[in-house]
Amino acid sequence: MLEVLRAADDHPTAAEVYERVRRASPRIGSATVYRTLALLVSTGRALELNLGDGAAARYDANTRRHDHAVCDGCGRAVDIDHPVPDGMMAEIARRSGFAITGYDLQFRGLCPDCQANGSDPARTAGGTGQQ
Amino acid sequence: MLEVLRAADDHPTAAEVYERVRRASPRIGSATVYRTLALLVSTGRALELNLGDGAAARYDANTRRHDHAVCDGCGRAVDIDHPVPDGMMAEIARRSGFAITGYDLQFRGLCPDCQANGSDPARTAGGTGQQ
DNA sequence: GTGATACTGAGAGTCGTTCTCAACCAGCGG
DNA sequence: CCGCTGGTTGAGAACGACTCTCAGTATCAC
Repeated sequence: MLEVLRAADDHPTAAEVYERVRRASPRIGSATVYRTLALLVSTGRALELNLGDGAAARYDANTRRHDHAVCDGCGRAVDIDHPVPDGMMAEIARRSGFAITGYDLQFRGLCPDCQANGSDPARTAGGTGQQ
Repeated sequence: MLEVLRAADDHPTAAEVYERVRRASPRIGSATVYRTLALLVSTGRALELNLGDGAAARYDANTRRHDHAVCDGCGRAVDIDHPVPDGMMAEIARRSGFAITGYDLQFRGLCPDCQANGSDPARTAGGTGQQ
């Protein structure tokens, strides 16, 4: 299962992980996939992503701290490795009074492919908003 | 409905909005609430928030660009008004090739209340991870 | 009043996820 | 080899959030 996740260069949803794992062991059930995914996440060997489009959670075997850019056209998510400056975190902690332990950051826009193929976001026109 | 949202200083879920609206007009149905919420979001008079905890979407009548800090203890979300520097956006756009139109940023940690009341995250221990 | 149109509420349906429970399996003592 | 125990599994039911469908109702022009 972790192998399936490691082999995936995209960010598969639980359903996609289920489908891929089923190719290797067809008798597996979805409950086991969700259980194992939860286990991997809780032991820190995978990351659960909520890419803010209200859709299913995605999973990522890249456990280093990183963010994502999500394409409004095709829904693809690519990794972004560019941390928020510490100074900004400290400033926000100071202003809000929160003890900040982490953050989730997703950029949205159009991936190079969708920019090339004319810019009509065919998929989930609208998206989550919050912009 | 927009009044209910404007009166809310928290960030209510659709179910909470439904409940509050129902106090004013008890015969309203949930479909109408979801429809109206979607309308408000699509006309830019409200913001839909996915706070990444896998739970229901939240709504916010504050339509200015802003981010949120979510408490791992009580689930409360407070507004943060501290934009990501333009330089960082440009750098990420350049590196990823994306035409970036916006971003969603949520900080997580413990709010001042939960820091005071001992720091056992009673609620959704675990959270979304991605950190 | 009549018909066209738009909106509404109730409830069914869908989707992603979690729960429940019987079946199964490995390990162990006899 | 047999039965027991405790953990894991898969199937399917259950759940919560959300969307769809459809009949009923309101609104309007005529």
